[in-house]
Amino acid sequence: MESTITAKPDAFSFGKHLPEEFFQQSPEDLARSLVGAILVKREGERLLAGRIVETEAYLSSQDARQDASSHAFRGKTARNEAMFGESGTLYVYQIYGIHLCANIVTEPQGIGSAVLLRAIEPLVGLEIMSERRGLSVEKSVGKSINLCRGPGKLAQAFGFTLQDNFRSVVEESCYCLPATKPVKIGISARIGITKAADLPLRFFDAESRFVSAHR
DNA sequence: ATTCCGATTGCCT
DNA sequence: GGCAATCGGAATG
Repeated sequence: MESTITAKPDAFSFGKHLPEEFFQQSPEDLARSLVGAILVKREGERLLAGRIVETEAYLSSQDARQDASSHAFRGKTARNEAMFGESGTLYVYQIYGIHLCANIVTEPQGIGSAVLLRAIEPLVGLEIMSERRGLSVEKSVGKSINLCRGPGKLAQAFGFTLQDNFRSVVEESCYCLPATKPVKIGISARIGITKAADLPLRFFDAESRFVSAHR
């Protein structure tokens, strides 16, 4: 008789993942096309997955729109170096000395642009996410809404750390899968910034209740 | 060397 | 809706 130990193939398998070329788009194109995509993270036997519902584009210093809120605006520094890596590189940084923000680098190497992951609809690994978010089981019941709604929450729930800076989102332990259905995209100004605050570089699933804010 | 301040979150009134 | 937490990168002197 068959052992139940055999792992079943799951719907989130590595193989149909988005290739590195996919991430070479312009930051706003990538930000838009990542909405609806599935982020998958594998930590040994643990599987985390969620549907990206909100992103923001941060432009390179070469862009005529002068995105002063982009960390790359004044060129390469120690902090933002990962932004100048090849497309699909993870750029993780600490904000307010407390939280982390996870970005995916866009465009070819050396350009310096990225897409911030702002909100995700949790699909797999909600228990792990709840633990990491400091939510008791009771508190998290029916409240998956609070797990990944916001860049800091998302990074915490998915277990991103500064160790993940410079890592890739095109590898077996961390990758994206294409959207499984069409998405109605909403666009707005980015949230929480003071410079270049008028640029319409925030993209979100207009029909999702898992976005961090509306407008 | 010193100051300023943020791509946020959660708790308080 | 207001505001503290908390720290290092980046700007300023």
